Amino acid sequence: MAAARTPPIHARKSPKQQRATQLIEAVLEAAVQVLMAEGAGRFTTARVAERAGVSVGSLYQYFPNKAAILFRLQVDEWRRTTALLSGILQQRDVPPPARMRQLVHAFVRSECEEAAVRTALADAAPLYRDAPEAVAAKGEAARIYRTFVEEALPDVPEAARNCAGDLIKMTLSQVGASFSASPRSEAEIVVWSDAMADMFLAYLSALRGKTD
Amino acid sequence: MAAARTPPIHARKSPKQQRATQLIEAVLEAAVQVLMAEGAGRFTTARVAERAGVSVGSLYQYFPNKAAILFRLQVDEWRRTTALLSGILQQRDVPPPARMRQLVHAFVRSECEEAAVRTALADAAPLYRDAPEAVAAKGEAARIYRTFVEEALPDVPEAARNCAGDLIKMTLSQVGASFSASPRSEAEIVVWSDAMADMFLAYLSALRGKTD
DNA sequence: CCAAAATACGACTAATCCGTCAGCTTCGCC
DNA sequence: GGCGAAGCTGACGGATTAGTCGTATTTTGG
Repeated sequence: MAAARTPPIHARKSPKQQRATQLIEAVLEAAVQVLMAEGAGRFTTARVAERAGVSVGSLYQYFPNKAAILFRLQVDEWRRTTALLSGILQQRDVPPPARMRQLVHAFVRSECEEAAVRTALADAAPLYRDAPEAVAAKGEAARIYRTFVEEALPDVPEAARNCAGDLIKMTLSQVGASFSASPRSEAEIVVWSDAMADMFLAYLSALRGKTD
Repeated sequence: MAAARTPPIHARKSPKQQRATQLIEAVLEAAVQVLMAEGAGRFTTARVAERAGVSVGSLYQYFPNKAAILFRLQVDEWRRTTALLSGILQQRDVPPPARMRQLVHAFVRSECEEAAVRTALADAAPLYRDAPEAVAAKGEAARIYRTFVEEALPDVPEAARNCAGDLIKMTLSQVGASFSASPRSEAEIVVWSDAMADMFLAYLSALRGKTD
């Protein structure tokens, strides 16, 4: 039987000593810096190692390959975003329109940070698309938006609600991601986020009309 | 004075004979095939040349570098899309909601074809972002959506209208582009396109209310 | 039919990059 | 102090790629 040719995704070795843990932290931080300073196309293990003040060999002791570094960054970002959005969603005392606005702002901001990673990871995407972390993250995100829509439109059939939630999620995700491609000012982000929130709210209002 | 270090964008040599013209056509067609079959990460001049039944040397006689091939593909796609959308926009006899739906469908379909090129070109993007063809294409697209909004909301102030038009353009552009990342069925594209059209129409209706 | 221009070819260079490995250093513990 | 385990190093192999250039071939105009 031929051995599986699938490149490993997870760490090949777990750190036992503190310096190893610090090394991993340094690598992850350096990876972010390289992505922002040099761009996805110049993201190389050598550059990351140099910026982290570490040798490539050390890097490869804890990450099986280059893509694994990027995937780790993405998973971390997913977790942060999910926690952030969950928090906003649970503020029941804030009226839905305001919460929608907060949700959009938070998401756009998160996506701005994540977009570079996503681009760099694009080639390896098929490998990571089905990783448990990816599936979990996508599920969580979908759940958050569907929950929001459910609260706003309790009388609308579930299928229609879910479709609306997914559309909002996808729109936010894609538009947000594009914001980091060409850098935007803080003011611009606010304007766009508000416009998007208005659009979503108008869409939900329209859906509320027909309870078919 | 140091010579400009900017890599050239346009053809270094124009074809004088028919066989040269055919070669260029073959290269462009092969480029599309390579992008679709192998993905952006494996788009190389050697592969394109091989698929075109041509040598790399010949390829480089008419394209100054790899990115120029991609840029040419993108410009061609922009032109086709603009023509398509202009045609839909001018069908004054079709009521706005139906036209909106057609517009969205056409755009999503176009973006699906373009997304691979855009990804492959991502690294060279800064070089091509300000090329006259790119500026013209962006301007045309913005004009089309703003025109549509103008017809739908003649009484709304221009600034608000333009903002809405730009939001619709950006949403379409980004969501459409993402559709090619993970392949979608024809039915799925229709469902999403309709949902987006509904969302845009709801947004425009909501804007019609306030004529501030 | 021939010479010059245009075109086509593909081996080759220089650069880049991922990932490995044999040897050296540091740490934890007795 | 010393010994084994964990950690670290960086030169190097193997592979890929963008783009060049000297040479061969085809077309064109006269």
